[in-house]
Amino acid sequence: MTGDEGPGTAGVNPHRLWLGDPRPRRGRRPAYSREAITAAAVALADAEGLEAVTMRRVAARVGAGVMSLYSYAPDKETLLELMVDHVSGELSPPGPPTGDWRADLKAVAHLQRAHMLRHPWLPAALATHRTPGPRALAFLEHALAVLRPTGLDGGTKLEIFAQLTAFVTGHVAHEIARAPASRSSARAEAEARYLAAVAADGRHPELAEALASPGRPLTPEATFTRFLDRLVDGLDSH
Amino acid sequence: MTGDEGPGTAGVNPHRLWLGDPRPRRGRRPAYSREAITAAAVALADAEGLEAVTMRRVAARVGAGVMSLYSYAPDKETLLELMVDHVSGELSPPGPPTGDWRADLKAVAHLQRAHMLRHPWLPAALATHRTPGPRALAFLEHALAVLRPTGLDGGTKLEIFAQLTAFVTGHVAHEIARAPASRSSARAEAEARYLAAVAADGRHPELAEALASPGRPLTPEATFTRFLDRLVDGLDSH
DNA sequence: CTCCATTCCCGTACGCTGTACTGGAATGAG
DNA sequence: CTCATTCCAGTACAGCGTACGGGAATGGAG
Repeated sequence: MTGDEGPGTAGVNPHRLWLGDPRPRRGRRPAYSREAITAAAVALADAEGLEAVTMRRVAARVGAGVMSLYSYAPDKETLLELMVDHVSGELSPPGPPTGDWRADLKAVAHLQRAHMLRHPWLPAALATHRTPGPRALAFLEHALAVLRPTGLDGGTKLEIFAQLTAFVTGHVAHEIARAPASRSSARAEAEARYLAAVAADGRHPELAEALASPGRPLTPEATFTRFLDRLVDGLDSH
Repeated sequence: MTGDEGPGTAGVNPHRLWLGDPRPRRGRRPAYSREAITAAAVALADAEGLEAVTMRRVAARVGAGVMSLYSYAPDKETLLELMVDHVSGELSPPGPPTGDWRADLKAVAHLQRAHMLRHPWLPAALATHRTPGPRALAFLEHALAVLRPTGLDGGTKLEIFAQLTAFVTGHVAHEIARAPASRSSARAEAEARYLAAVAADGRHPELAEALASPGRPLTPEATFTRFLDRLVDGLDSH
């Protein structure tokens, strides 16, 4: 898994994608690399969002012709898959499990949250299911190690990880949507006015009261921690 | 909120969308309705998925010209918003809260899950944030009523509902991805073989063991209930 | 009734997308 | 050198969302 495989990976089977392909012995040498193309696509998504990732713009960033990309990934869907796995490399666990699996699992979730906040396009990209690449599998390996002390069977451990990831994804998607950067103040104001108007129409007494008693606002981080703790502390080992 | 508003709603402010617009007194009478167009789009999404919902195909289903749709919704993004709210109408609460708010809240989540399974495009459509329309607000009103016995402040109640929805959305997205209908057996087989190959490479001992001890497989419903119970039972009404 | 401002319908057109096709350039083996 | 192999990328096409604008319908005013 050097991440530097050249073309020739445009096979039908997407899973063959992750299994190394020995470089052919003859013919022209590749001018680019899957790694470089993926990195360019990630940079584009980080800077301008997922919808800015078009084959043309990625190619331009790499300095290649548009159609050349198709030698490195059979289609755009696969390029997205490569992007997800590429950034998964940043998810390096802080160290071996401590034995306190609840604390470790919470740390895993916090890592995932920070990771998704760093790449705000990730929740959307993960919305459609993708098979985990090598780097994502490395992180899964860590999560499973964390869960070892629970003594749970393999299916349950995998399920816990999937649920935890789904939870984090959902939370971060929501958090991003509420983030100031993604909301022009004009829009936020308009929405507030809309909700106030609905609350004032008399047919939504609960909403009116909820909006009237906001309580002290928590940071997204605090909210995340609170719900995460609930979820993890509720898991029992056996 | 009759859902039968005619054209003329193409204002800049999307929130004005939900506030009724009195029919103009002069001029040609609308030939279609926002409701009919939305229903056609929903039917299309139900039958062939979100990516089948194009302006052209929706127009064809309604029997209208493509550009006519833009008299009823300013753009496709708004049409999606209308679709989400349209199906939210199916989320009618089974009755007033019983007073057992934990049980009621779990029922709310189960309703949401069934709803999303009925419209598998919903998780993807909800991935980008949307402001709740009248039907979604009616359901929110119910959820807030359910939470009344907790005595929590409004902000927390809203947060709980958002988190619960995020949790359900994440779970269902995952569930749908794993569903047989969305996975050709060939693909599922290929993925299984890929994972087995990775597990056999010696560098993923935890994964290898997890795959070797699957445990008894649970239905998605059972898994959902288990995690939901953890989450809800962990909430305190302080 | 006629006249006309108003309102809506929708054909045409444009720029953008993902990608199939294909011919040409580079490479290493025999 | 010759040639099969491999990769690069220009051209082209169908399909997308939607801006524009002319024509058709409508109801109030005279």
